[in-house]
Amino acid sequence: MPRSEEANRQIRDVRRETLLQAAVEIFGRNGYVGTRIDDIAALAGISKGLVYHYFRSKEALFTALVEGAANGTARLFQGVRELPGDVAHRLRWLIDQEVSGMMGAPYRFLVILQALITEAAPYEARNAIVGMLAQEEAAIVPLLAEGQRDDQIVRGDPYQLFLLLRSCVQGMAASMATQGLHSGFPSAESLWKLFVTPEMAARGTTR
Amino acid sequence: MPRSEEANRQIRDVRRETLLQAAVEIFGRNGYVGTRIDDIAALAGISKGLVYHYFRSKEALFTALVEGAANGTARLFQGVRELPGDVAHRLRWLIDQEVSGMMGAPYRFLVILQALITEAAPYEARNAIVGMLAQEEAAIVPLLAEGQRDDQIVRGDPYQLFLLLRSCVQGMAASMATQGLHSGFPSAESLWKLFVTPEMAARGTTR
Amino acid sequence: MPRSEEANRQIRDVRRETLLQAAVEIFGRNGYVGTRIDDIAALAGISKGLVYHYFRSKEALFTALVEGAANGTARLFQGVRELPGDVAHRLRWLIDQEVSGMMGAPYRFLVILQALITEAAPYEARNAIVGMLAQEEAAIVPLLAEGQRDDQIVRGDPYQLFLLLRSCVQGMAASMATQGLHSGFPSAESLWKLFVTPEMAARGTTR
Amino acid sequence: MPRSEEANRQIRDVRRETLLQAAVEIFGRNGYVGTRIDDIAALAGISKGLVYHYFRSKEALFTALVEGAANGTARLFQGVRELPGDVAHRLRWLIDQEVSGMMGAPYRFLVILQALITEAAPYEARNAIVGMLAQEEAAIVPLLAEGQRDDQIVRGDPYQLFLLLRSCVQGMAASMATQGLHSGFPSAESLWKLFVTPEMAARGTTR
DNA sequence: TATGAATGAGGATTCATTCAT
DNA sequence: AATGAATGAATCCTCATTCAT
Repeated sequence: MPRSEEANRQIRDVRRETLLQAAVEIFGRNGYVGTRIDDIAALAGISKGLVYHYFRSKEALFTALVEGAANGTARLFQGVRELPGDVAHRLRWLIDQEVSGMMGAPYRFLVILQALITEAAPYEARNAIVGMLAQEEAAIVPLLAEGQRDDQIVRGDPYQLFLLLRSCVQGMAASMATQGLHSGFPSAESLWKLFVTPEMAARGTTR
Repeated sequence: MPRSEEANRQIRDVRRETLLQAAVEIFGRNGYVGTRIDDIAALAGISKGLVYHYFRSKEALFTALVEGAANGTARLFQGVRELPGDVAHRLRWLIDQEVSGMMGAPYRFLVILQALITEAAPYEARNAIVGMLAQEEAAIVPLLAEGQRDDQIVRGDPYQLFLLLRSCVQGMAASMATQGLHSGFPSAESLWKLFVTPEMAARGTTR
Repeated sequence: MPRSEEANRQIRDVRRETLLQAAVEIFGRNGYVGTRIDDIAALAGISKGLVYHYFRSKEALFTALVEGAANGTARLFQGVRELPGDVAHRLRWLIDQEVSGMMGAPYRFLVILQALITEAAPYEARNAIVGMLAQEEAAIVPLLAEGQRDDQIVRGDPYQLFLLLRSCVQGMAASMATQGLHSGFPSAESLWKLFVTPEMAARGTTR
Repeated sequence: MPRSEEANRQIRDVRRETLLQAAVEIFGRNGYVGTRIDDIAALAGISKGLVYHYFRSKEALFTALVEGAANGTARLFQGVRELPGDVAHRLRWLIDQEVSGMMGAPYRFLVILQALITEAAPYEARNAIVGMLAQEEAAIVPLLAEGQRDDQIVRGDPYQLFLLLRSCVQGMAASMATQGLHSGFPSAESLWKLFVTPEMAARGTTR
């Protein structure tokens, strides 16, 4: 009966997704150690025991979550490499993606931050983040350097600029997750303007 | 014959300080929930039981820690208000203080971030941070606005700029605590340059 | 496939009852503070952790226990109000019930005594006892007064007589739980005879 | 320097007595396990460490306390044996002594009850109580039997009467310690009247 | 596949007791 | 003799994980 099996897999996939959704929020709010499997199950609307049908352990669930988030973010860095156009445009696209990403799924960023910050989090999860950060560096540092050659990006050591950019993004995600999104929240544009030369900034909102 | 009152106070003060030192590091690395009192005691070189002579509970210890850190940071914002000189100078002073602060005591910033991010952290501690952040806002937003009137600070909504600045600082602290201080770490100057006009930046390193 | 809702309720009810049974005995023997949850669990044949599925805390378990015992006893006082017949008969019924109660479940009385005597016991538990004692007073004092008008009860201040009666019952319960039930243990009749007039006593054992 | 030694012993004795006074109250209120050495020390106005100069351990302190109380009470039973006069008089004296004793030092009785009831209390202490109770029995049962021969004591099995009498006294002590001494508290006379024949009771207050 | 009862290792906290001064 | 800092064993409670149904 292939149909029933197919249907089962469907259910499985949906459940798994629901579970991950619930997990991001709870892990994001309470951190790895502070999160109880019960709470995730409750938010996902399933029983505690069922969680273990989908993930071997709390650690595995968290790791899967973080790896997913890391991969999703890493895709952006791949994207910015392949994007046509000048540096200012491409940087703008990246920042737009990141800011709209954190607005749509603030807890995803928070989980990444949690995994990064807390040594109590599973090693594999932290590792995934570190890998993603390496990809970020590999994509952004050259981009900034290229932009400086074209006078599109402000002067300064490109690696330092990269760290400042990343710090801003992480900090914004923390703010958003903590205080929520409110009127004065920095726009992607205002962040972008910090890193481009006045001429570029004057060109106005690109998109 | 009992120890003199003075001797006891000495012991208590030293121990308490040692304990707090140990606690910042452990809490900073592992988060509130992920920290075991035993680990703090071990790092402080005392027995687990003795911790409770000095702090009523894990929660009280964490809160005392965070309140201390918050007060310490808040003092900077008071300082920047009272500082003479133009806005660019005063902003530079603040950033210098913050960056050297995070280099000297990276875990202090990490603990603040932990308290801010994790709902599992004690309410009082999170509250202390929120209060400190409010003071920060009250000090920085007007400062930036004033600087814009003098063309010392880049254009844009001052509140948004403030959030970007704070985000950078928090993100830098997270980076430092996570990856440690390394050669390419952004200098205070490079952060400062993002927020001042090219003319100010060209004036060079102030200090 | 999960256990049926009904089956689960069954399990829960049985376990809860077993747990309470074990708890009366251990709390009765060792007092509130002197009791270890482990011991109750062991006597109930379950794991320590499971106790907390059924009661939020040691305090809650003790309180539930005491409230149950208090309610059970209070029902007697309601019963004696509604009982038909003359005062001597009704008093005899009450004493019979109390004595047979303490013979059937000596630890129940002991727990009540423990809760009453020890300030270290939970406030709520002590409160339940106090309420029960108030009901006792409201039922017994008028009964004795009425009996005195009919020359069925010995002379003297009815409130004092009531306290003496209660003291006897409590003391007997303590004796029984402590030294166990032995041949010379006072019968309900002998207690009753102390409080009725010689004429009533001569009428012999009523029941 | 014999004077100084003498003075020291004086201090020692006074302290020891103060400590015992404090201990009765705290142990009486909170039971053996529920009592903290700190609390006793605080009430006695000395440091926790000093307690151990006077008593080897919590157990030793409690045991000394209980033995003292048991001996004090046992002396009454010796006294009632040696007392001249008829049974009704002698019983009245005993009850007077016990009631005034519990009014003067309610916690002493409570401690005895605690030691008797709680298996968590030290074996030696419980043993002292058991010995005292045996002395009580040896003194009172024959007394009651003799009184019955003279028609001074109500009929019934003397051992049962003895247990009832003891229960009353214990119960009264519990009431007093719990609810305090109040207007309606049973007098020694009203307790006594329960056990003597109407003729004796009519003879009025003997004292 | 789904449930929740059950287990037990782990961590916070208390407190009797020791000991340097 | 007197103090209170210090220790660690003991106990409450939580929660990841297992498993019978």
